[in-house]
Amino acid sequence: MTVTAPAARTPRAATLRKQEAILAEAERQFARFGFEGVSLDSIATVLDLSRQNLLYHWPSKEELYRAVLDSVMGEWMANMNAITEAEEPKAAIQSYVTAKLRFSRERPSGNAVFTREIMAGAPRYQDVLKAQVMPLLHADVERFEGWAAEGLIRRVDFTHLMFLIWSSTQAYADLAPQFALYMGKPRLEEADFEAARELITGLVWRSLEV
Amino acid sequence: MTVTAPAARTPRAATLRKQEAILAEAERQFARFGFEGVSLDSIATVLDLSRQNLLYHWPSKEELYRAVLDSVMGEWMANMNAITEAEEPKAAIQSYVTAKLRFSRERPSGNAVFTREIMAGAPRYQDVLKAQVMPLLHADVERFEGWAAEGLIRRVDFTHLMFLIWSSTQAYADLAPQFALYMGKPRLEEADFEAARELITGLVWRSLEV
DNA sequence: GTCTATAAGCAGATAGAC
DNA sequence: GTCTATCTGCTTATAGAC
Repeated sequence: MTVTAPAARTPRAATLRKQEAILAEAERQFARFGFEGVSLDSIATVLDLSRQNLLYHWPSKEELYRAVLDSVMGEWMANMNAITEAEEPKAAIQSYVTAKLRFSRERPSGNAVFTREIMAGAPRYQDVLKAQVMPLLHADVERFEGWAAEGLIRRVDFTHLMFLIWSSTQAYADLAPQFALYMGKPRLEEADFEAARELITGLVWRSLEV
Repeated sequence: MTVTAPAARTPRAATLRKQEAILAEAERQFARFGFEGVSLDSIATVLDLSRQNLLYHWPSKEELYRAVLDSVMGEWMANMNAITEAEEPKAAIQSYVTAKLRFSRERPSGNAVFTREIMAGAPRYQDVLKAQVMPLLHADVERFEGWAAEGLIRRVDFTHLMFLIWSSTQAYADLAPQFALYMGKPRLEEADFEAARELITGLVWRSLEV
């Protein structure tokens, strides 16, 4: 046993920071142009690196792409327990919509990478979606069904209701530039997200109120 | 003046059919992989053509792409007058949501090409969006404002309401494979679109009812 | 209108020096 | 860990024969 620096096993802080910088830039570019539309060179150039350097940290472009998706998925899942953990339906709607919109505001690129992957037919992430997101959706729908059985809310098609909440909130990440364009401003501001939050929660709750 | 066949000026029916076939396949592929993710070869191969043949009909890949967007935009605009033409708000909501969902069902690829272009920051179509879609949105919002002033509906933020209707209906084109996956079926069926129509119209109308 | 040939460049990935 | 060099293949586009 030697005491040589175990660089390969426990990367130094500088290496980790670098890998995070690469992941962040990759996320930004994959969000706009998709897997096929991004080259390793275009990512490396922005960070003043060579594309060979990127391939030192990840074995292939596809592995880097999956690492980006893993990173986004981790944060997303951590925020999506609002409904099953809520005590009553109104609070569930409010904190769920708020959490989704916050994610759209704080990590729009992460959201867009997912949307693009799904639009392509999820060729590189379908297994994870099926294993992790699907059970979450079903748990949320059952929670609503329970509340409806208790007479706390009207019964509607809760699966499609979840689809509406998903699509209307994530639009404030994916379609934000278009929304800003139509509102005549360079980008969406805090007040716009607040207006969206109020409209969506109000709309959904009104449809569930008995 | 000769009587020679003016092939270059008035293409024969066979040529038109061919160009339409190219546009249709291009739309399908641009929808899944975006502008950068599609090669002329991959389009030509499916149609048993050479990529040089594609470049005979359009001067460049970008011109072909814009031709696809123009084609989609034409059909989309023709369907989006439901609100300004309606006599009263409930009918406006119903026919608008129905038209949007019908478009998602009948031309999902066309919808997705647009979504991808917007997600990329609309680098090749922003001028058209600004000139054609923006006035339509403003006209719709003003129509709602008028009805609100007459006391026919509650006043909400109608711009964000339009964003919600757009995003929730177009999700049934762009995210259809994911929705189908979560519902455990190979693809969405007529009944799913009908359920979506009922949920969305019900939800929106309930939020506007006085 | 369709073909072959070819230009000119960029892609991801690997090998090996340091 | 980072560098140069290189392989292999694919990209858009053009030129010119038929």
